[in-house]
Amino acid sequence: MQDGPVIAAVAALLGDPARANMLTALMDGRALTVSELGEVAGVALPTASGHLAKLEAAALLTVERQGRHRYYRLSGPDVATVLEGLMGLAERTGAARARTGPRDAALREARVCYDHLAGERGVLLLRGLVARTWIDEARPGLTDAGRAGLTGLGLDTAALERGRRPVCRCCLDWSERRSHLGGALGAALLGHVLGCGWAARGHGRIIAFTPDGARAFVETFGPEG
Amino acid sequence: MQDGPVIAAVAALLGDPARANMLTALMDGRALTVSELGEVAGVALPTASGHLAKLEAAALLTVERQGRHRYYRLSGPDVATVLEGLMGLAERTGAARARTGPRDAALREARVCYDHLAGERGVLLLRGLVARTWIDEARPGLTDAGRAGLTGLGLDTAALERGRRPVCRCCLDWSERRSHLGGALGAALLGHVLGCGWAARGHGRIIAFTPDGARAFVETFGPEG
DNA sequence: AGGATGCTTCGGCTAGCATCGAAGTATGCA
DNA sequence: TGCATACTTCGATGCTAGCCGAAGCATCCT
Repeated sequence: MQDGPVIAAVAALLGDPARANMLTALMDGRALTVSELGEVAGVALPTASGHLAKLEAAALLTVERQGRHRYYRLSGPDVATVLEGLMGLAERTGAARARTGPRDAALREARVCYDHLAGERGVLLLRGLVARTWIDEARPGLTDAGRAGLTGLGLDTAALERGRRPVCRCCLDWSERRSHLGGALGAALLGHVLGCGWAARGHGRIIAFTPDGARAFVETFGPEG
Repeated sequence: MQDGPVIAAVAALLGDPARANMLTALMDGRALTVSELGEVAGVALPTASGHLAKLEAAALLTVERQGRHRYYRLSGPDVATVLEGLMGLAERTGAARARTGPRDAALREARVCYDHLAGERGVLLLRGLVARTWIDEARPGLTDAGRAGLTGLGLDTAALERGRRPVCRCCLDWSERRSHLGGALGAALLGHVLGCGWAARGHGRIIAFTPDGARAFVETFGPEG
């Protein structure tokens, strides 16, 4: 017949309120877990899991496994475009908006992710190293400038690059919804931060920076100078 | 909550195969009747009627009543845009295409619509008069050039413009899916065509042009010269 | 190793909706 | 006026799919 049924299959996926809630929650490009998406959609976890599996099978979402979490994000900007178009069509009848709530502030600021720094500081770290061209985000690895800078801080870059473990690994951050620095370098730099006394491990996964430590951290690794 | 449900309502409308077939059939901007849309969707007439009522209520379609027909068309280009976007997303899985079949050739070429010319010739007539600036399509009515030209053909334009009936009326053509010329002028010109012997009424609504008549018709009213 | 967390799979329940036949309304044709 | 066509409304049917609880797997933490 026509191509009606093929677009109907996609549209039907967007036509369920729970799935639509999930997709709109992902429209800012962040990645969310199954539980979180289930919450924003107002459905139980098994239901959310089923919905997300369908959306992934239709290539509307991509998934990144991260430990026991599964982070879903929109598979591309064209998905968001269609969603915006639908919102435009829907405005011919009515619309509404709202925002979500707060979370644990300390965890969001800095915490440990496996063995490296996560949260606001972790994201800042990755951005800073990229801005200083110490590492290359596109093809992850140290640059010459990076080797020099890190050696100046007392790190053994040769040992880092000899190991089996990837030096740089971008790791999705659950609070910032951006990548932070993982891999061997991430672990080494967390050790550096703790070793310099800039921060200490707090309750649970929390990393508590001292005021001086935060200042030094930004000066050393932050995007600015 | 979020605006998920509002987009879900629209998407759910596009998510039914029958409705999606109808919408894709309308994507070229033509207008189709309930019966025809039911046929392309593969559903019975009551089903089609219900679907179209929903699509109209959601402002995705607009309807034009014309006698006992109801012509549905997309309510705007943004609807087509979203549909195309959905087709794009659907291509990540698979797609298909096809075209519809033929119809009665004579009826499509020329027929009477109420009291004026319809079909291929009728559409050509409207386009020709507009191209010759005899009439103004935007604000329907005769121009000075039109009065002169029509008077030269022996028509009483003053009488036309005195009557209660609108002189120019754009009438949707079911075979060409474009407007043809209706109104008092349309009726008068059909009379002219028949009076000149360019064509004669055939079986049913058919208007049968003679070869010479067709040539004269195009020379007199066609877009060229 | 044991317990906790995150997620998936399975089974059964339920609601919503697409579908069509039959009857009713409106319009056009003779 | 009577018949045919185009469409709508009504009522009944049947199927699909969303939904959750319970159980099972995987991963992380201690």
